[in-house]
Amino acid sequence: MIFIGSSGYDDHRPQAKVRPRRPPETPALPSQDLPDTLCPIARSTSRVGDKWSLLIIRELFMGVSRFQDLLAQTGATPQLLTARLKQLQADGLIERRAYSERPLRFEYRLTAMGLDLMPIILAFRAWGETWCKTPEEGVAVRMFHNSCRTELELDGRCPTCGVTVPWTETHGLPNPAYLEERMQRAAAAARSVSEP
Amino acid sequence: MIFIGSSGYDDHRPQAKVRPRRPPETPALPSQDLPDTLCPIARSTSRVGDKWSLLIIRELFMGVSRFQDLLAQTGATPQLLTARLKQLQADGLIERRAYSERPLRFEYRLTAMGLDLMPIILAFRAWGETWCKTPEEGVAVRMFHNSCRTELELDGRCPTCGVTVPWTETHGLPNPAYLEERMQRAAAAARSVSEP
DNA sequence: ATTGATACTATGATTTTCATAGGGTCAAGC
DNA sequence: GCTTGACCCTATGAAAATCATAGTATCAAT
Repeated sequence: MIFIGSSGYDDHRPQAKVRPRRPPETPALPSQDLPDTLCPIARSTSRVGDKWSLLIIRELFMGVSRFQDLLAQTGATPQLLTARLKQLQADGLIERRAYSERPLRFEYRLTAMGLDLMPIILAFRAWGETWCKTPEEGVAVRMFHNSCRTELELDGRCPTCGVTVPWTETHGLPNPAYLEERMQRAAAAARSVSEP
Repeated sequence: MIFIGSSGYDDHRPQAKVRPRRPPETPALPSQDLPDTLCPIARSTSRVGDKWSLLIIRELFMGVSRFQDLLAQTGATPQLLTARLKQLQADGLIERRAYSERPLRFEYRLTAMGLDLMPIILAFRAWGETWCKTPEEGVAVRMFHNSCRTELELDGRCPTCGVTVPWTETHGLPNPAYLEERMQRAAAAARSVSEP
């Protein structure tokens, strides 16, 4: 499992055995119209202002990019996940790529527009850690400044360097309990497929 | 109209003519359970991870605090607004206060927990301004560093001071077109009440 | 007695989401 | 070639949320 940070978006999983030769299938959905307002918050929340999209984006940032894995880790239903992925793709936030030609298999990855959602995810993280946690639960993913290895504050400040560190210069380390929770979810999903 | 920033949360509107003597009515809804995960993003989006809650919170930050005004500026239906306000109150994000006793009138204000949502709102703002705008539309609300009066970058950095400025040390100045749009919405809502 | 402002509630239609089940394709193993 | 399993979804009908529209209740001011 890969976690938040610039290096965290590299893919360590085995790549396609056969390299793609034709361009990936692109259903070309029309991008939904933006709301009729100049407010940037109304516009952005019309794109990603719902729980499922945000959870999907969280997973994509964590390096989870396949349909079954997104299902397991978000808890969404297949139709919901399909619909959201199509919409996110139509809006230009993610792209759907074949990572294998035979058999044909797809993965979803954040585009530049999607990667730029990281501050939103981090803002939700900071608020959730501050207001939705007991102290003994601990931080789900600890984040560190790449250059000095100091653990960052929830607002992204480095106590050593005294500056707000861009997320591309950070790396994350998951809490063992959180890692365990995620593995449980993956295992449960795998079980429910094999034994209905 | 008041805008984002520390001073922006002061209320310049005429205050209650009669000061409240009994404590405000508090319906005491049960706060919805948090999802069964350590993930702070899942927890926070279960509280405020929907378009309507985010738009309501945006308005509260802009100093809009009354039911009819929230209706007009968010475009929500009355039931939806009622439901969201009750939930936000039950979750401790806002409080419902009588600003007048006779007639009994209420307003909604952000608590400390709610005020701490500002980074989320600002992250949506930055993304929306970057990815959901044409250059000629311009920024809806320009933000400035209180101490040096410099206009801030979308990520909150002050070009003069070279630091990321906490939002409590900023003030906002709305784009005239955006101001006009908001006044239009308020006027349209007032019209639809008087002449059905 | 009427008008207007404020803060909602009611109702029935429409849309979205949910739980559960199933379908289609291909690789690998026997 | 037949089965098993992995992967990526699609189908269906029930339940819940949301929508547009209309209406209620209280009180002040006129």
